[in-house]
Amino acid sequence: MNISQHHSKCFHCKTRNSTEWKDLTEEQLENIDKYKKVSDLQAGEIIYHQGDKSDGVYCIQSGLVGIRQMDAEGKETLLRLCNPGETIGYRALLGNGEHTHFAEVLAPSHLCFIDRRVVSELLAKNPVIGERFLARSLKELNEAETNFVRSQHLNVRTRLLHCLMVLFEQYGSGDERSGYVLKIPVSRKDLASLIAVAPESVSRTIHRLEEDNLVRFKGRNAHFSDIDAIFDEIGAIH
Amino acid sequence: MNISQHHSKCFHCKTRNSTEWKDLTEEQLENIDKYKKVSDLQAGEIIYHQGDKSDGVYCIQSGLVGIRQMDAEGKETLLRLCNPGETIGYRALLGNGEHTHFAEVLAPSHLCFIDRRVVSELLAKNPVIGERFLARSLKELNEAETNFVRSQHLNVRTRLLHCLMVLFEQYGSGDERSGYVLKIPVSRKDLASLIAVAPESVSRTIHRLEEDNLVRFKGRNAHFSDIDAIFDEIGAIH
DNA sequence: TGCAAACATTGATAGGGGTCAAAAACCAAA
DNA sequence: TTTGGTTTTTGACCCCTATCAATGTTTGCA
Repeated sequence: MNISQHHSKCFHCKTRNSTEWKDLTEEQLENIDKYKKVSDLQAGEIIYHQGDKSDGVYCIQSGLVGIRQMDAEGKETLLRLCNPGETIGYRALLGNGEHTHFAEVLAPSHLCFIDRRVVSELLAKNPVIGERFLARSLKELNEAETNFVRSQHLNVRTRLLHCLMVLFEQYGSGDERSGYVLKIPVSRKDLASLIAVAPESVSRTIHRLEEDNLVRFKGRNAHFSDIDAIFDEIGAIH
Repeated sequence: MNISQHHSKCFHCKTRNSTEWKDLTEEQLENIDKYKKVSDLQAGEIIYHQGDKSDGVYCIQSGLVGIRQMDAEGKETLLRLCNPGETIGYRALLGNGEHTHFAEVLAPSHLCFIDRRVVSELLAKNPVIGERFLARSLKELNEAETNFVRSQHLNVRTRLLHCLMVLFEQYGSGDERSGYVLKIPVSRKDLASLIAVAPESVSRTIHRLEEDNLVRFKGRNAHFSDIDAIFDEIGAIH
């Protein structure tokens, strides 16, 4: 983990208005600047480990981070992807203190670490910060439960399509004319882990989706030939 | 839903010290008393529906409540059981306003409804209440995710044993001498729904657990003949 | 007490998806 | 371009669990 020397100001951060910190005063932001540690991580590096005690939070300036959880048998599940603007590690800090999952860099990322003491101070001064994290937690809870319920009743094909559409919202591009394209941000193995199935099942399902002319895959690129048919199949409205 | 006439005071509520409201002053408790609506519900009654707008929270004074979620296809999953002392419906109230699941009474229950305006007022006056609900939300999030990860990698037998042990913590009784006994608080169908499998699979698994002399079932009663062997099998420490 | 309806168990069957192993494709570095 | 390692795909196999159907059992109510 390289600690970057240059101190880019939070005030000028691209993600500034979409984070839990957007209500901070300029003065409070400068206080973060003063103590934060900027780091520059490569894919594969671990930001914090499951079971570690929390000593602060990490704000993602750029890049991509995966949140994974390991069960008693040592098997891992990729629970979610975190994008620029998101603050991670807040749950352990505001909760019981121990990380219940671990965070791994999936694409080269710039992170800002904010010490627990700075966070506490801000929480005390600015109650709206706590509210923001409460809202965030409630949103994640809804997503986790909906995801759980879905994974019970839907087969691999539907879950994969659903997952691709969710990824498309975040990482997709194109329009009706030029066609809809998604650069899948993760490996096949992680794509499988996201929907909690074996990688081989994802491969086979992809094969069938191509046969059905629903999606055309080329490595990590997915081209949706008939996106309406997809939304139709997963029972969602485009 | 019968609105009970008698006004039992929150101050004397048995669950008072184990709730998110335990930090309220006597005066604030009286304010709740003044506006709360006590109700007396039978098994099967719905407290709030999925999709409804939230207009307050419900504090469980006695009884048992199940939180269920329905997916797009109309299939239901029982996400959790709620016991006396728990406040339900807080997520919609503090979040986006709509219930993402529904609450059903599973055993005759006394509930206290607290209007959203009263809650808002208390939250404003007493910031620790917000913190309590944040902590609650984070705890539920951990449980939901752990449950999700577990359901991926474990078979029905292990999940059922695990579920029984979790229920035992809450509803079990007995000791090493007299034997460990659990009065399962829900139907077979709901037990199946809790671990997200078909009811028939639960029946068959129960049959095998009896063959293996691990558990002896009699209706909703479960007698754990060899609880150490159970903990051993699910890989937990007693 | 007896009947009907709900609940639970058992049986037979089939298919989805996991697992293991091998082949193929991809990638990065020399 | 070659080489070696990793990722992905394909194939073969079969187990676990869902489903459907039938039988048993409990519950609640008249």
